[in-house]
Amino acid sequence: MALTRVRVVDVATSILREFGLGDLSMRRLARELDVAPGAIYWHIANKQVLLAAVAERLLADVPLGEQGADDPAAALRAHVLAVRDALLPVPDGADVVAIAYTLDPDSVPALREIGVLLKEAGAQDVAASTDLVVHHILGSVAATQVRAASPEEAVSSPDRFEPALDILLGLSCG
Amino acid sequence: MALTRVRVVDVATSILREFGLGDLSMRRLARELDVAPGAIYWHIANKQVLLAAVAERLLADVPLGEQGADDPAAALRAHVLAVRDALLPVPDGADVVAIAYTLDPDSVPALREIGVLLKEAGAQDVAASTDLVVHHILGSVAATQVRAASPEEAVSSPDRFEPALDILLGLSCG
DNA sequence: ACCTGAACACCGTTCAAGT
DNA sequence: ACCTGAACACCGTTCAAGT
Repeated sequence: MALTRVRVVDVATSILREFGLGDLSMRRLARELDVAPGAIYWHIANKQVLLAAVAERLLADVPLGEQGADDPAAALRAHVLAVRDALLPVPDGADVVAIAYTLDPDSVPALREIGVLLKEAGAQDVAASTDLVVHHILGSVAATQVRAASPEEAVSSPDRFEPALDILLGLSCG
Repeated sequence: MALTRVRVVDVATSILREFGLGDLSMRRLARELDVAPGAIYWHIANKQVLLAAVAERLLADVPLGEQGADDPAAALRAHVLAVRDALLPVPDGADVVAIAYTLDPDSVPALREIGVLLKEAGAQDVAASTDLVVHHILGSVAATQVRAASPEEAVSSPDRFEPALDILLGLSCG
């Protein structure tokens, strides 16, 4: 099979899903693609760019623009939970998306959508609220994953995500 | 000078302050300490533990328990800004603290203090609110630092931190 | 145009052996 | 008790040379 940018990002994403960021090296990726490490650099500038592309792929299946937005607040809440659910099963998924969002907040459509929905729901300061919601999602997913990976306290602590989200959505919108 | 745990953490912290996380390697640290790389492992279990210790050091100078708490909401706001200001000048400081906070939310006194102050200020769900505020600080500091490092848009975007913080503090506390 | 081979300059961690 | 030397198993990135 020919090496293409799409295939590189595909295989990178599946390594992340199965083994996490620690195993997602350019060399490991090249091995999985049956090419020399240098070959990847013909299709992708560097690892940062690769991770940004993987981040986009991770949230590519979260639906955008659900038009049944007669209740924008409910649509926003549902969308945030969908983003969270897409990230939760991916080891280090939140860290990868955080890298992409920090490099360019507009590069990930599913996160841009949060701003759109906040506006529709009547948020005062859309930019500030979007930052709050995104940081909450990414921070809390990262925390949940680490706690799940740690040996002690297999009893998962009660989920603080939704209570905190409701505080946020209550405050941001009229 | 004898190699001690304190000296290891000291020098690690100063490498971070000057050069950032990319230059804070165990080998570079050993070079700066004039010892073999293996020597560090007599005093510190591994790099994770080192970074957690560095995180604590970064916020060690933020004062705790300012007793003039006749206005707890104002004390909370001031404390959050102090934490932010301590982190802003340290390259990748937010990432290092995020690692420590995620591994053990109680390990960093200055962040624990946020929960204490939120309670005093009358927050409903202290645990959820603390997570929100901490993720907001760390996410926003990381974003600010990356934007400052990037070449384009030297004109720093207007600071969304305080508007967002005020949204948060308004909502969390009665 | 696309890829290999080989190199450059690094990593974190372990552990026998020395003092 | 504390440290060195040397190894193990890796990294990201570049670039002449091949096809």
